[in-house]
Amino acid sequence: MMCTLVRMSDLKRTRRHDPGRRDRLIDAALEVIAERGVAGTTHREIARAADVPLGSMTYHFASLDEVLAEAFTRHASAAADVFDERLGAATDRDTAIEAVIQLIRDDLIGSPKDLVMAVELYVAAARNPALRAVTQAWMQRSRDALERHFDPTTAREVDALIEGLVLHSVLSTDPMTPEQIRHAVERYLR
Amino acid sequence: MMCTLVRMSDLKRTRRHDPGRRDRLIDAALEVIAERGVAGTTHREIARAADVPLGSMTYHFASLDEVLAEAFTRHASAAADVFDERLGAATDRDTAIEAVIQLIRDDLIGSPKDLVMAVELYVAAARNPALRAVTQAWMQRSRDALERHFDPTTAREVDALIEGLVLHSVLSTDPMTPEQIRHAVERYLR
Amino acid sequence: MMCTLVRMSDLKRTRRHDPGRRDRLIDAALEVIAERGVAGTTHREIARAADVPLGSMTYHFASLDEVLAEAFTRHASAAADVFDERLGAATDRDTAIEAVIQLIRDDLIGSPKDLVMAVELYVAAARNPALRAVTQAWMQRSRDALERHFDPTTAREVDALIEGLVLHSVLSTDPMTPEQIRHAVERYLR
Amino acid sequence: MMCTLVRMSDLKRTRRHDPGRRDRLIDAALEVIAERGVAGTTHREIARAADVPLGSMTYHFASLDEVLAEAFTRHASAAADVFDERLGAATDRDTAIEAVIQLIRDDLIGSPKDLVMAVELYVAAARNPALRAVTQAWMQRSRDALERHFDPTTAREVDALIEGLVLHSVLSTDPMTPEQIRHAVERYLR
DNA sequence: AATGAATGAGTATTCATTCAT
DNA sequence: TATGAATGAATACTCATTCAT
Repeated sequence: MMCTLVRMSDLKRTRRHDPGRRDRLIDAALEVIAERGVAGTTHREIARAADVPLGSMTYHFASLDEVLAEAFTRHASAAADVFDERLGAATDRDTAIEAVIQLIRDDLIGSPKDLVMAVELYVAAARNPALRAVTQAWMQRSRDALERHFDPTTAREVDALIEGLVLHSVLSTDPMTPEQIRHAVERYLR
Repeated sequence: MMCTLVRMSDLKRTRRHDPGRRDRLIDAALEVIAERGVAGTTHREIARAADVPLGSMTYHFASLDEVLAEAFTRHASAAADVFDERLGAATDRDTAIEAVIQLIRDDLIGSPKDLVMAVELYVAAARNPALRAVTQAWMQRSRDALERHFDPTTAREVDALIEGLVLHSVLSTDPMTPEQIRHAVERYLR
Repeated sequence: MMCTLVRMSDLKRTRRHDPGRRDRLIDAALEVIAERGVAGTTHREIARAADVPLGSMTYHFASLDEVLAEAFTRHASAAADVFDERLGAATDRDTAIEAVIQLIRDDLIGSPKDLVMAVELYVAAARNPALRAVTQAWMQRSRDALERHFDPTTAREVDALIEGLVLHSVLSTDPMTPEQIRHAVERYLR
Repeated sequence: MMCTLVRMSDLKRTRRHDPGRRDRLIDAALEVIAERGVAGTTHREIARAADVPLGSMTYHFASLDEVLAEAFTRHASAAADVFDERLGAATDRDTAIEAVIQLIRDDLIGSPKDLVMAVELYVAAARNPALRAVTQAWMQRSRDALERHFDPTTAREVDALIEGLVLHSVLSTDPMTPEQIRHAVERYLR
């Protein structure tokens, strides 16, 4: 008698006390944006992804726009970190060029989810000033990273080239080969 | 006796027989997309923009997706026409380079509405196969236009460069100057 | 075979085509306001009272405020009609006094629902300018009706007296008797 | 070593031990009711007005209705006190009449916020028996105050007249002048 | 004793689409 | 052929109240 084999915490209705939930919700929002786009990102969808009751969303965020802003900020920051790392590891112009090529091929084209996020952000930013700031900061950080190894003019031009190459590669049914990527970058930087 | 002197056609809502209405609806859809984004494009909004009853929308189009597809197709086609014209007017490599510069500076950066439409299309295409075809065709036409003057590899690379330059220019609060655009293009093509 | 005994129109899901529905919705709104107060008047409640789907509400009215405004306008107009009739039927000062007494006793105190509506309107008008106009018009009409038989100063004072008598009578657990009403009015008007 | 130089009480949210908080909450509720109406009076709004955490509301009151009841009780009591004072200061019928006039002109019409509170209470009382008692007590006290100088019948009638005059004056865009108020009261009481 | 977090029921409103006329 | 009316599912957001800490 007594001794239930099911612990309360395994039952449906015991979820109270969940520190870090706000954080998890932001991650869930990123998942949903990537999967369904900003247009398909709703309170409900995010709550479902995080396995959290709907009311929790509006408790933690004043509006859906706030969720989007936080999510994109986090994404942009993570993306910029990768940029920083790759270029921070380079020691001279030659290794920097290799870093750019690797960045495009492995990190950017390799994860089309990231491109989707970028384009979603651009569209959202077109109508939401708060997101414009996120875009700006992101662009600034990648340019700064490039300026460690290239002069400002070159940095800016390469930054644009990278964006164009990734965009066309991911959108195309016939994406550029690694060699083509290398060719494009070297033509510009050597 | 008692024949009415007012003909029905003088009364409020008489627009029957309106050939070209479908056409006007597509144009109205383009306006709405540019102004409010795909996410804000609804039957109601388009009908209002075209000053047409709501029921007319679903009479002329099977679904909202059909409207979007037609609208984007029309937009892409018009954009590609500009590309064709500029490059078709060039007679040699030098004038072609000038055409590319002019295209970026005047036609693309000059009308940020077009960039908005392009990004809206990319996002929409990410979740709608029908729109992917539109994107493909558009990219193909611009590449073809470039191949009139440059080898395929160069054409492809320049196409991407153009996209990146325009995107970064329009999104930035500190857009590239005409000289910077010229510098970037010439560095690549000369 | 054939010959169903149940006509389609008796089944749940055949409600299409219901001219005058907007009208019925306004009446339903009045019922709900009387029964549950403005605070308890929701789209859902009105739709339920009119046995109409929820979506129908926002099809016919741009907002809940619009519904309230239309409902109160209708109510005020009907109430003013009664006022007009009673006083219109009076032929001299004496019969006018009788009309006022009858009005208070039978029409106003007799239907406490009307007092509720009036107070609800006052409260709602305190925060909704559109409703303030309704209140004004209502007060004006009753004063006009009184001025048929009394000078403007008297009309205004009696109008206020009526309001006070009705209010206190209805709110009190020990309402005024018909004789007390007569006494109060005659003291003032004779 | 390492003793903190910052005392807890200097940090962000330290309000523990706050006797009289319940009291301040009731006052805050009155402010909110006056400003946003009963319909706009929520736990959150009151807590914000009193600069107190949300949880504190349900700690001190079992329900929102309890808050409303306490708030209206306090308001009615204060309003009745004014009534008492004015009429208590009168020494004979003549000064009592002056007191009534002054009451209407200065205390009641002068602060439309009080009328708003009264009407809010009437509406709330219509659906909440607990509040009905508050209304009753308030009406009784004002009638008692009048009975110090006038016979019961007159007291009751004047009480109603006062209510009607104030109501119409405050609601009207063309409020009664001090002379009109005097005229109405004297006509009745002299 | 006091409170921040949590939640589920409810709110107004939007909208693609269907349908009767 | 054309359209106004109709509708149900979905959306963002609010809030009284409960509860773990």
